[in-house]
Amino acid sequence: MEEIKTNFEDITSRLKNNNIRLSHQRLKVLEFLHRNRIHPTVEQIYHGLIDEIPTLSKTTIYNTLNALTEAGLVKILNIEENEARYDIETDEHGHFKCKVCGNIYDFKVNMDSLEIKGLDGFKILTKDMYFSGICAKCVE
Amino acid sequence: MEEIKTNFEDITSRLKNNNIRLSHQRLKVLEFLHRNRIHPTVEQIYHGLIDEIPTLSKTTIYNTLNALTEAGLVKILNIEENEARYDIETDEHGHFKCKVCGNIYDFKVNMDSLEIKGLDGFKILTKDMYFSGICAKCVE
DNA sequence: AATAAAGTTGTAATGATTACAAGTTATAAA
DNA sequence: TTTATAACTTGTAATCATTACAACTTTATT
Ligand SMILES: [Mn+2]
Ligand SMILES: [Mn+2]
Ligand SMILES: [Zn+2]
Ligand SMILES: [Zn+2]
Repeated sequence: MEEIKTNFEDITSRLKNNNIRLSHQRLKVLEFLHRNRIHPTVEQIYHGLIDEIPTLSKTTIYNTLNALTEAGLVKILNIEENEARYDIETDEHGHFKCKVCGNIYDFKVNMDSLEIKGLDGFKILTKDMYFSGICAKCVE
Repeated sequence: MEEIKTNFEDITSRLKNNNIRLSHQRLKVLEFLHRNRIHPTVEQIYHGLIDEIPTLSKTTIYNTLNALTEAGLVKILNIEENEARYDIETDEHGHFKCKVCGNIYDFKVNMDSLEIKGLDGFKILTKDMYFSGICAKCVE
């Protein structure tokens, strides 16, 4: 809640630039993403909010997430084969999926440190890094 | 064709280890992947082979690709949101998707050069790197 | 040749996402 | 404050990649 208030002007101004209104449903989706740093699926967001907003539709969640993504407030993760996940943290970082517990972890990465060859003349706009394996808890 | 013959013993032995027979259809799928280094979709493989094998079924292509993936001969790319792509090159390398022409390019990457923080105690098994932007041809 | 295991194929089912249309809400002008 | 308009929400239907399944065919082994 604090964080949302802190960045509130930032969020609203960015939304206004894209002609996007901060509706009740959208605010709740944003809040959910802020409070649940688990890179949730649409299904998880839906079940997390349906008690608070009994009329909520999954279509609204999809619309919201697409709008927020276009506004640059949310990032879509395609780390799963069949289902998208959503990240409120838009700063550059990597993702690790544990094959055992299924959790998706963030990790810090210095992209500039990466030695690559074969992209001379290419204009790189996005960099996504998906690791998988076994997390520290599940390794034990 | 040369490459397939060159690695033939390697392929067959790896398949035998997994109790996978190298059927006519599977050989053709492998050949297609060797000759068309475009990280094709199932749809592209299907259309590329249907004239040669008029009875070919998409289910067979899915089965084949899943079997080859389990045997370690093929890698699945989840660089697209909605459709999987398949790569005959299993050595570690990165992928770049051009937003203009849609082509997917390989690039060399030294994963060991990457500075990461936050995965202490994690057992990393796979590393995927997906870039997007505009390729050199489309930049002009 | 007989048997069993593996492979192929067509069809149906699954499931995430999008399309669409009707009704609702918020914004801004009058 | 009313009014007009654009944006938003919602339920339902459509789309489309992938998988499940069952019948049939091929291959390997005895
Ligand atoms: Mn993240
Ligand atoms: Mn590749
Ligand atoms: Zn784990
Ligand atoms: Zn291009």
